[in-house]
Amino acid sequence: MRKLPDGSVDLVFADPPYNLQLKDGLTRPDQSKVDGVHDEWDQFASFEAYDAFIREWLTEARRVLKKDGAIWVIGSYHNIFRLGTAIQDLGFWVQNDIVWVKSNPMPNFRGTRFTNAHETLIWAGKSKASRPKFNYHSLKAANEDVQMRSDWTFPLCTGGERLKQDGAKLHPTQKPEALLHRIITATTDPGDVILDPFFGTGTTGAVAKKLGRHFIGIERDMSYIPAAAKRIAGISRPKNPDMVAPLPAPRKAPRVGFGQVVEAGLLSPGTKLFCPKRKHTARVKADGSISAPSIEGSIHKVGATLQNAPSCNGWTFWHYEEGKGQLMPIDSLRQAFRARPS
Amino acid sequence: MRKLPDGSVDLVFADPPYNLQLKDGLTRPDQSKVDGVHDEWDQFASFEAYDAFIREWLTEARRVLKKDGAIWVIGSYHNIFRLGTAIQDLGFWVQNDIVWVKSNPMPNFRGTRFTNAHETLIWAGKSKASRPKFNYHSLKAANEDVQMRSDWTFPLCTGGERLKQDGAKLHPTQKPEALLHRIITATTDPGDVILDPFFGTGTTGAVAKKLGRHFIGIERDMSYIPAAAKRIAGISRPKNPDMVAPLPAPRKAPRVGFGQVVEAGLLSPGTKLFCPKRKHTARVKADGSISAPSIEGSIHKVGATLQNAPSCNGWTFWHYEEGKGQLMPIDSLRQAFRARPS
DNA sequence: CGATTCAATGAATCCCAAG
DNA sequence: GCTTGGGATTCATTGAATC
Repeated sequence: MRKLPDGSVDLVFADPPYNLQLKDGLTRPDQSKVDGVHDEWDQFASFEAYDAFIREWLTEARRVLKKDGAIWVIGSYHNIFRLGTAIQDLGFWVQNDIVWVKSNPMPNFRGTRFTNAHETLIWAGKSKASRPKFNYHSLKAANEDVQMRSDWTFPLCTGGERLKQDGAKLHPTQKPEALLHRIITATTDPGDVILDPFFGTGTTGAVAKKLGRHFIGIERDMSYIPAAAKRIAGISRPKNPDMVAPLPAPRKAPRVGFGQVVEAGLLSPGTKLFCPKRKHTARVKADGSISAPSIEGSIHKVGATLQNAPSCNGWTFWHYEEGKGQLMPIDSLRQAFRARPS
Repeated sequence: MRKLPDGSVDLVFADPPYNLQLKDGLTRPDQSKVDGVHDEWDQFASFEAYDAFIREWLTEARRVLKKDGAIWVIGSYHNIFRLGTAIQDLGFWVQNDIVWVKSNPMPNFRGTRFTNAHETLIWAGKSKASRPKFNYHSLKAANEDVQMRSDWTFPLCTGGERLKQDGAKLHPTQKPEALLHRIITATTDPGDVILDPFFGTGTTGAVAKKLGRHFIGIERDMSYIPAAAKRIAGISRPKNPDMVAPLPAPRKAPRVGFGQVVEAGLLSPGTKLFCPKRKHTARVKADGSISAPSIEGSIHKVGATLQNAPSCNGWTFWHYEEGKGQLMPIDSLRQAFRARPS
């Protein structure tokens, strides 16, 4: 990066080591081992060592950026706060933080935390005075004519897109092309120069080439370079430079948990629930579980147990009493929850 | 906060000033003015001044926490990186970062950025060694029996929940009660002490009282205090303590040894046990150990050895044959043992 | 060939009560 | 404090294997 001249780059995308700190192995409940990140490049002695590392390359990245250039970085809670603080301290100006919501994250196997289901990106201009490119109307058109938001949902990089070597994944943290696609179409124009100082398997180069942008990739681990070069050679430049394929916005009907209905105040803790024939009863608990005389648990589990059935749809099984003593299924509250102002 | 003794608080929830830096007013496309945050308490001269401010109260917060206590902070990209870095530097241990995805965020009026549609929370234990409370089973039961993830969707605090004074909102950043409801049910027990050093309109106190937790609120702006006090006075404590108790984890149930099951006559010595696929077999011994062709020992050790696994839950691994030749896990006998009249 | 079941796997700071 | 060992713990997706 030191060889690049000042003010020569339109965009930097950086996916640096995350500084993960789980020392021992992790096993799934079925005793299989998780093939996680255990590479030397992800090891740092301390927060201070990590901070020194990121401030060094961030300073260089800022130097090579054009006046209106911008940077994207990605990370998890292990490193994103260090990255964001350094970006602010070095004079970059944050435009947005963006959340990549993973549609298929790895669960938390030990039941000790929330499923780690997102990563965070930071988009920042070179300085407070810079006006980074932002293709507002492309994004809006690609998003059902509503503004693109700061939460993006994408699946992990799997299947044919994932580079393999002898059947095993080549790189532990290959990013999905869809993520780079949105970043590049949102904040660059065709012909722009994109620098990736942690090139890895070359996802940035592959998507940049596909979208008619130039790229510069830097990678210190020689073992990734042949695969990245081969991958990019297999991609053809766009035939029509004007074509910018908009990304369809994935919007599934969100699953609503009974806990959300309780949290929202649509049903108070202690409220009595009935099965359709009033044979079984239970009470709503504040944590979103329900409590029957002999068993506690989710609306589904308790319903199944009381009926001695393998499964039960608690939404239609359980009812609450309306003013006149009439029973209403709690599913009507779920519908009310979905219909609330949004 | 300085008056509180060391190690006296179970949970800290902090919604500090965000250090917003929009100097001039913001107007909507229809020329109406946005009533944003322009309070004196949100003005800081520099990042250094803001860092000094947060490190001061975070240090105090850490002091008053119990050994297994935890902290939640909430912020946006203006301040969350500073908060996260300070939290890590001061010796807290991050458990998760959580994204509050807003179902109805304010749009970006100028079309220069992505709609700022989320805020970030950090959940951290007092130290690496602390084991913060986490009501895993409550959360799972409330979420359609799947793990609660790190992305939470809630609407903004609006309507009747929003405190007003002379028709105008009393506080610029009042948080929704549903957000606090999830935080408190997830990471505290009834009777716990929750400290909020930026009490504002008292959302933390209102939800804590409703859920049977104690709270301490600190607020330096006297103008919020009467409204917060009135709000909390209008809330009644839970009538039935069971309704606000978390769902008990299986490991809270009294520990039962396999030997007790044998002693109680629920399984006779000599009975043959099978793994789920009948590949491995063992026999029950009178002393509560089991005997496989090549190894003897506890139900767990023998199961682990036969599977060549580091560990094994013998209660769910081993099965006995019912009348019709159907396999039943020996865990059902443990449940029967626990349920017997005593 | 379609339906069903099984197996694999992904940036992960992943246990805790008893002695 | 420490060590010991019982026993609790997983979601969405893909692709192969089996029926």
